[in-house]
Amino acid sequence: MVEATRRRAIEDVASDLFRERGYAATSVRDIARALSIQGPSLYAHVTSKEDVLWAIVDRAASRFEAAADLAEAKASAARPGDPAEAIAELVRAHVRVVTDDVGEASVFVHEWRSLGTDRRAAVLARRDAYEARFRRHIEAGISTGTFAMTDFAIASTVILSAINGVATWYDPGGRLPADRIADHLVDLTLRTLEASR
Amino acid sequence: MVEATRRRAIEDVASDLFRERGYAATSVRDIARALSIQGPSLYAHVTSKEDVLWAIVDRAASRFEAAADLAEAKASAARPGDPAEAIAELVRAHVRVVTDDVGEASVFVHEWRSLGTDRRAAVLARRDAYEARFRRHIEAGISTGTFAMTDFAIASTVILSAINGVATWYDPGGRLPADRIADHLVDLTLRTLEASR
DNA sequence: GTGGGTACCTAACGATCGCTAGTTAGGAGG
DNA sequence: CCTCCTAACTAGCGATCGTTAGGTACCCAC
Repeated sequence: MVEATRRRAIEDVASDLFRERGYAATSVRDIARALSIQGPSLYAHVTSKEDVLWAIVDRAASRFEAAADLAEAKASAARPGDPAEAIAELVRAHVRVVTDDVGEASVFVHEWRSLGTDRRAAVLARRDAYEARFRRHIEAGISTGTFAMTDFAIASTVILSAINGVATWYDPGGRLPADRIADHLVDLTLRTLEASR
Repeated sequence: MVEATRRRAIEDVASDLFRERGYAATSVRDIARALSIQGPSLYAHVTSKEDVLWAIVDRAASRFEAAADLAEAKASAARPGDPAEAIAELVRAHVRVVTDDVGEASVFVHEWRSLGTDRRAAVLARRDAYEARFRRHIEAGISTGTFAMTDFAIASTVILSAINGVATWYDPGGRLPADRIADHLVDLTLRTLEASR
């Protein structure tokens, strides 16, 4: 792993440690040890431990947002007004963001709770907005009859659980390549949603 | 909340705190404060902080196992050899265990990583065995043609993510009662699995 | 009334926490 | 040669961590 800056190298090892043990259970000295330096030396590059967490979470959030922007634009261009196409592209984009950097994505999904009040509220709002994109297309699909399920809220929450879960179980060295996993996730998601196939 | 023993009261408030902030971010004094006593006073009832976590995780694991035993027996009696019936009962049982005590279930799902090496390995083995019950019936359904999906491993993992996710988002004061949520989860799970409906 | 059990207290231990201060070494550019 | 930047160091601060020790008050059974 060759990073552009030392700061980025710190965030990368911190991502992995936060993912494995959690933010609270990872000490500043743990992060330093993974870089073969002393604990206090980190403070030449970062202003606080929470700042490192914030940088990771913020970057992950931005990646999810940018990927969703592209996905929605792509779906809208290919098959405008088709909720299944929009959901498919959103799911595919989500999986790609996760598989591109599991550590970062995993920290975004699980460790945002450890942020201070203001930052936690900010990232929660962005998370809600991100998830609302999925819910919007699911709702649209229901109203057009493309999708059919007995409860909109439960269905969207279950689907979001399932795709967020990828960050928990994805293994870069696993059996399937990332894009094949994305294919299966898209298939399973539409299976859950669609009225008929 | 009226507990039989003081020990149990400690575990109950610890469940809630571990769920909200995580094990590492919850101090012994936090648990004590929630019971309006001093931190060290807890040690008249427990031998260590990790012991409290273990008690919670162990009890939750036992509840999941017992519920799954009953579910499989019930499905086998009602419709023997029907994988859809077995999965439906397993999902229903899982949701019931979660909704009966969200704090405990949530700690079982998320905080087992904070256990020491031996206990972590033990609970992981029980978790694998529990999940294997679901995978077994899914696999049986595929071989009989009841279920149809492109990848068995991904499909089971996604479904397990979805039902484990209930422990994260379930709110006892929410819109739907627990058994209605279970109905929807069963519906969505079978939707994901079944070849035709 | 007295002995034992239950439930709690205060004081304090050693370890570790996040972080600050002050310093040193090496390399690049004027 | 001198300066500046980057990147690291050691020493140590105050706070908090999990935990132990020793003691007090109450309650119930004998």
